[in-house]
Formats: sequence, C-alpha cells, structure tokens
Amino acid sequence: MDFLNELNEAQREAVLSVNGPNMIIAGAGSGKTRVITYRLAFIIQQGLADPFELLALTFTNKAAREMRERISKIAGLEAKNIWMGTFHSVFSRILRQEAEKLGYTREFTIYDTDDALSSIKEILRGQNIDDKSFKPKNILNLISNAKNYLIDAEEFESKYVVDTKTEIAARVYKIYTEKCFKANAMDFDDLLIKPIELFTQYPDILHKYQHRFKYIMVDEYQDTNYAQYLITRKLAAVHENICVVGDDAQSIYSFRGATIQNILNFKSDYPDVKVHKLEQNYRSTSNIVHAANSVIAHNEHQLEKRVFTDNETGDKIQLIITENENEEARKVVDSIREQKQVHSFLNRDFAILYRTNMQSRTFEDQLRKAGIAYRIYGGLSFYRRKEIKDMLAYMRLAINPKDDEALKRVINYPVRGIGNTTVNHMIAKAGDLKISFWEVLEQFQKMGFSTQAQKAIAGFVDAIKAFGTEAIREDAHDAASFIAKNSGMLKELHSDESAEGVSRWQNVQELLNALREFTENPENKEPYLHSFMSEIALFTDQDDTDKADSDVVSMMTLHSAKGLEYNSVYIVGVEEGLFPGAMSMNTREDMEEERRLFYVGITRAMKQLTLSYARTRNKFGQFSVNEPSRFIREIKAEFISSPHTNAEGSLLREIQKMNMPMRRPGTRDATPAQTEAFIGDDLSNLATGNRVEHGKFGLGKVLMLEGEGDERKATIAFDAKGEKLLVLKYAKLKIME
DNA sequence: CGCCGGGGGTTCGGA
DNA sequence: ACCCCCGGCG
Repeated sequence: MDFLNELNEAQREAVLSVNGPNMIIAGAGSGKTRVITYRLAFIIQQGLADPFELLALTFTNKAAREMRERISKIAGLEAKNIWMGTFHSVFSRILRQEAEKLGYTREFTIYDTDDALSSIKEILRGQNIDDKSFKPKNILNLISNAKNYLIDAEEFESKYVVDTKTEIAARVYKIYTEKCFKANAMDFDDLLIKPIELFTQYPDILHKYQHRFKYIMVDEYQDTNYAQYLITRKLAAVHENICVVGDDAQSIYSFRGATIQNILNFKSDYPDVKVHKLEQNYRSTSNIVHAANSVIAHNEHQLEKRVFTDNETGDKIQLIITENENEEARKVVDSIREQKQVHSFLNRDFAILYRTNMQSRTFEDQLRKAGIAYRIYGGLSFYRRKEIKDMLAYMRLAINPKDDEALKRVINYPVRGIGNTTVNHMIAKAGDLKISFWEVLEQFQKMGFSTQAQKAIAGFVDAIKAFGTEAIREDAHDAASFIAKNSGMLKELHSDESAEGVSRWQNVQELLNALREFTENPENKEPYLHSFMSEIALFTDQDDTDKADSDVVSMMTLHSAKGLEYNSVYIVGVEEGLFPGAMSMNTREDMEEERRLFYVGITRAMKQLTLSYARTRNKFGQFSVNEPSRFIREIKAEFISSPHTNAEGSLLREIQKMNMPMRRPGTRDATPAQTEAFIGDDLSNLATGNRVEHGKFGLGKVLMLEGEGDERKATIAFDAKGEKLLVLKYAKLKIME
C-alpha cells in the first residue's frame, strides 16, 4: 500500500472509506483522479471485489481511458476487467446483451444527434408542419429533456402540453419513438432510459446486475441528469457501496439536463452518506486559486468548501485590453511569444479559451501568421465529416438495414438514379404502414415506379444485402474495403481532383486504416464489422491522440477545457454580452452557471493567467461596443496586475478609463496591457547589418531577411538574448543605425 | 439532378 | 460574417 503515502489526509480518508455510500466533493486541481484510481486499486488489492464486480462511470471516453491506464499501473493488468467507461458505453454494452427483451436485436444502431434531427424533420414534413415556425432542434430538445426525466410520449401528451409547440412536440415524440423502434435504433437518451425500462420490466435482470456490481463509482456527478441518477441508484440498491465524485462549482452542463439536484438527492437517499472534501489545490499558484475563490464567492448556491493551496504565490493575473477583436488576437499572440521567451514555455504550455466557437478565427489567423503551431479542439471531428458519415452509413446498413437514417443518407449517394420524388414516396409509404424504409424498398416491385427507378432500387438492395453477407463472412477491414469499393464511394471521391476532394478520399483511407488496426488488434476477440460499429457511435473526437503530445498551442471553448490544465491560460473575450453571454442574463441560475464556467476557466491555469477583452467587436456582422465583463470586477483586485487597484469596487470604472487612448508615440504605455509599451519604427527599409533595438531583447544585429509582405521575417542576433527569428509585422524594432 | 443565390439564424455540446 | 437549407432554374 505504498501509494497511500502519496496522499494527504482528506484524500486518504476518501480512498480508504470504501464501504457504504460516499460522496467526494473535489475542488479544482485537488487530485480527484488520483483518489478515484487509488480507491479502485485499493478495493482490488484488498480483495474486497473482483475487478469484474467494479463499475466506474465517467463522462468522456478520454477520462475513462486515462483512469484505466492509471489503475493498470497500480493494480496491474487485472484492472482491465473493471466495468469502466462512459454511462453510454457501459449501458449500450448491457443493452446489446439484453436487446431481445426489449424487442430490439443486438445489432441495433445508435442514432447520433444528426440522425435524430433528420428523423424529426422527416416527421414534421409528414405532418405538414412548417419547420420554420417549429424548429426541429427545438422539438428535439423538448423530447430529449422529457426523456432525461423519464417522461414517455404518453405522459408528455397528458401532462406537459401547454401550447402549440408542446402539442406538436407530443405528436412528434410519439411518432419518433415508433420510428426509432422500427429502425432498430436507439438515440443517446435511449441508452440511458432503456436500461431503466429493462430493469423495471425484468426484475431478475436488475438483480443480476445489482449483485454483480459490488462497488460503484461515478465521476463528474454534478453533470449527471435524472436518468443517470436513477440508474445508479437502482444498481446500488443491494450493496449500497456507491461513491460519487464531483464539484458543484464546476457544474456547467445544466443546459443539457445535468442537475445539481442529484447531489442533494444523494444525501437524502443515503442519510448515512460519508462526505469527503478535497480542498487542497495542487495545480495552480496561490494567486490563481485565490482569484478563482473570489469569483465563485459571488454565487449564492454552492456547497460549503474552502479551496486552498500551499503553492507559491506566482504572478498576478494579466489583463489585455484592446480596441477590437483583431487587436485582441494580435496582442494575445504577442503575449504568448513573450511568455515563451521569459518563462521558457513551449507551445504546448498554452491554451486560449473562449466562450463561443466563432471567436477562434481571429486567433487562428494570428497564430498562423506568427508561425506558431496550434490545434483547435472540438471543431468538426473526424467522425462528423460528410464522407466519413457516408461510409459509416453504408457500414451501418450492412449491420442493420432497417437503419432509416443511414438509408436516407446514401440511397442516392453516389448518384444512382433514385430521385427525391421516389424517395419521398417511399418514406411516406413507410410512415403510413409503420414499417422501416428498408422494408418498403424490399417490396418496391408492387408499388409501380418507373422501371428505371425500379432497376436502380433493385441494384441498391442487392448491394446492401451483399455488404451484409460480407460483414458476416469477412473481418471488419475486408468488409469495409469491400463496401468502400462496391458502394461506388471510392470512385466518386477519387474523381474529384480538387484539394478538398483529395482530402475527402484520404479521410476514407484513414477510416479504413482505423479498421485495419481494429481488425489486427489481438485484444478484439471478434474482429468483425458489427463489433467495430457497436463502439464507433460512442466514440468521438479527442480520441485522435496523434497530435496529443505534439507541441501546439491549444484552442478550445471553456466548456471543452474542463479537466485539462496548462501552464499559461488565456481567457479571451471577457466582455458583457459575450461572457457572460447575452442569453444568460435573465435568471440567477443561468448567471451562476456562467460564473462557474469562468471559474472552470481560471482553474485550468497552473502558472500564468491572462484575461483579454475587446472594447468593440463585430458580432454577426454587426459592430458592437462592449463593457468589460462583470467577472473581471469580481476578481479581488489584489490578484490582478493593474495599477488601478485603489478603491474597492471601482475597478470596473477604472478599467473603462484605461480604455481611453492615453498613449503618446514614443512613450511607455500607461496601461498594464503589455507588449504595446515599445513603439517600433517603420521596418520597410530594414536591411541586413542594421543595428536594432527590441523592447524585450535589447540591442541586436540583423543577420538575415526572408519572406515577403506579412510573412517577412528577420533573424536577429541580440547582444544579450541570442539569435531570434522575428516576424517583422509584429516585431517592434527601433532601427539604430 | 445539381448548382446557385437568397434568407434566416446564430451559446455552450458528451455520447 | 458565415453556414445551412430550400427553391428555382438549366
């Protein structure tokens, strides 16, 4: 039990308290993952349970993978057998085993959000409902919310219809449920509520799993929804060895059904719950920890908790204040370059965090111009690209031809002469007869379409059947290659010689490579397409580890930054209306969630934290003037680097004053806004051999010039700081001689 | 069937 | 500013 010595007292108690209900409130950076992994390892090493009897639920694949690796290091290979994964992956595994009980086959398809939306659209169309006045996304949200609270279509109709929109949602909900069932498909919400259905209808199955899972752990408990709460409560009912881990201050997903209520429910369900608080932060400097505390203190609703640290004080938080979003990006990138020099940071030490995805563009432009490698997280992931979804649709059909959404997607791609009119007819028919699209296709002969369409359909049906046979007979890679070739997709993509077309073709090749790896991996005992497909729907971005250890600046939304840490963090666009967002200003609940999001952002930083805001910004093509975010004012002034920390509470006014142009050429800037202090000369006549002066690096000599226009760079040997390659567009240099 | 242009909308987004 | 969707036309 050596590892117990690596823990502080609170952590050790949380690890050792394995029996009965436990709740661990884990502040940011308090070693939560370490506690969870040690706790599981401890249970195994003490022989309290077999790894097969442990259930550990996480929110992301990434978290599950990391945890599995860390446990294996402590507890050995046995740890592989823990039932560890996301709620969705663990319960889809159970559902596949028990699918027949619910009238599905074990090959059921998992509909992603796009599939669900497309299905809703089809239903609206069938009901002659204008999807402009009743937006599919809206309707889907209503349905999804209902599902998360285990309200079925019938109950929704009888209790929750209050206006036209909910009336329509009720109708759509009913049809959507039937359609999914006919298509042998479950959406993401179903993966959580179907197990509850299963457990309610078949108590013996519930008993089986209740007895199997002797110990249950749930990570990120503050982000669970009602269905997830219920499912864990049911499973824990026999042994009652359940441990939930979370931080109410980091609850940022209420908009998709997560509820803090679950933590309160937990306490009332298990009155003898032992509560552990991990309050020592090991991640950040004390300035950052205190700044974060001072912000979150403005929330009324929170559990009592005092996060502290023994770490060094560290630098104060920097503010970058600019006139517009382009200048903001420029100064942030300038600051990154400066910090790289001053602190010997690498690109990978930096993260730029923003509230909305649209903010990424200006930073991308500036980083590219500065020649700094970066990576945007959470953009269009590999598996959401059109060509990949098309390929996957064929593969889905090979496994489950009743998959309506996959069928719609590729029935006429590549073009094979099955036009919209034909397709719409058949879809309407399927709706009338309450059968799947595929079953309509199989009967198409009786339906009297033109012979040309009939021929095309017959060809398509034969092809899909052949794909299905291939999927059974051959391994996953060979089956997929067969499908890529015989669907006509490879040919179609190959004929497009544009750069985009080539990249699409390459993406399909990459998918085939992934299948090859899957097939050749000896750990996969069933190297067939159906087992590949059973995982793929739950498997999204951030799984491409290829770039994970390369030296790049990370850019992402504040939401996707949760759980990560960087030496230097920039939170940008910290303005009223953007962060907090304009949509969050109506209720205290929304505002507090926004503040927690800011808290999450602050606590990602280990050493340096910089906030930036732009006084004006183009939003949706409209010029807008913004005030600095209230969140800046909420940070206690002593933790921010600013000369304007005199009067308590007046920081906001002071910040606004700082926006007034008060710079005079050739003088030091009076604002703390970094990097603008040194005013450079016009460099168009710069020549090799010139002596120059740089604000940070001092005097130096130009050795070499290269590139044109914005790309023009100079290699300069500085007397004190050595050789640097500077981009002239950004370098502020005085020409001395 | 496929391309082009207009109009509406626009947070955050795991699985 | 940009994206997606739809309708009209070649």
